[in-house]
Amino acid sequence: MARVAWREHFRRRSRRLTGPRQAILELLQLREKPFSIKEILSSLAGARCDLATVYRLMHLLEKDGLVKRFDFGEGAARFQLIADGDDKHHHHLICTRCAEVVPIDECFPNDLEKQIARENGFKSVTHRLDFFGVCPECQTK
Amino acid sequence: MARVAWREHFRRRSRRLTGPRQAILELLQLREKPFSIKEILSSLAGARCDLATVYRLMHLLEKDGLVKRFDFGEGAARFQLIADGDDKHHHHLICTRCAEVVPIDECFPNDLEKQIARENGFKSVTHRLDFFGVCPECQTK
DNA sequence: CTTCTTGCAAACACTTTGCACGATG
DNA sequence: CATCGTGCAAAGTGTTTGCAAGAAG
Repeated sequence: MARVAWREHFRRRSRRLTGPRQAILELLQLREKPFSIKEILSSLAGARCDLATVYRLMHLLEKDGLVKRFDFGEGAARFQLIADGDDKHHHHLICTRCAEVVPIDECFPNDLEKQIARENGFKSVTHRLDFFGVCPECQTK
Repeated sequence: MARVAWREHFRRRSRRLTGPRQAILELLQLREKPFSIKEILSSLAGARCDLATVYRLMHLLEKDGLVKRFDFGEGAARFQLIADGDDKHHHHLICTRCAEVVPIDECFPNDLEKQIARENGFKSVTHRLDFFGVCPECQTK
């Protein structure tokens, strides 16, 4: 998501573009991997703001569809700016050492999912699929 | 896991078979779906025990391989007694209304997982795959 | 009688919320 | 200048831990 996109988005919804919000959004667009709240806070060197502000902004952005929430089972949520036009379903390969996240295009076969739903009488079936392993960099340490 | 199995297991490891432990284990073997700590506690009508005791027992059982921990993204863990000889990898179809859990044999294609690992230089790659939907019973409500 | 377990309460981590002050549009 | 956003502190979950009293083997 380009800078213009969220500026425009904020303007349209008459959300105020404050210091903390700009700093956080600019931080988020620096990197494609999902940030934890702690990471956001500690990367906000100059423009420090309150923990509650980050949580509140993440809720807002999630509601507005600008950010996607992840739960990799770390006990804390992660958030990632949704790239322009990237609203398609995909999965992640997560490094269990450094939490690096690689987007993965491969997906669980759709017809198999449909079959699973049918066989068990379930409706509106979706899935959650994540891969965990050790990234190249962490292998050398 | 039959009653005998965990009794035997406890004896072998010289773990004490106390009131709370028996009550919880008997509860766990009543139902195949994973219990949350709260569910365990509230189902222990007669033999009420402390929250900490349940947490401690779950840790112990998990370490001993008698119980499997699940995280369905509800913000609280769930635990299920591992059935006799059921230590094989499988997935779950979870009802988002009532948390019913159906074990699923279908799995993400192994060669595809290997390929994903290779292409990204990751080692020791595993995956987490869960399906979410509305079970037949909840559809009628 | 020794060691393991329990209950209780306090501590923890992550997240949410109430409120008055301050900033934005 | 009306409204929205922020910091601060307190409260809310789920989970863990220290400790002294109690129970199992």
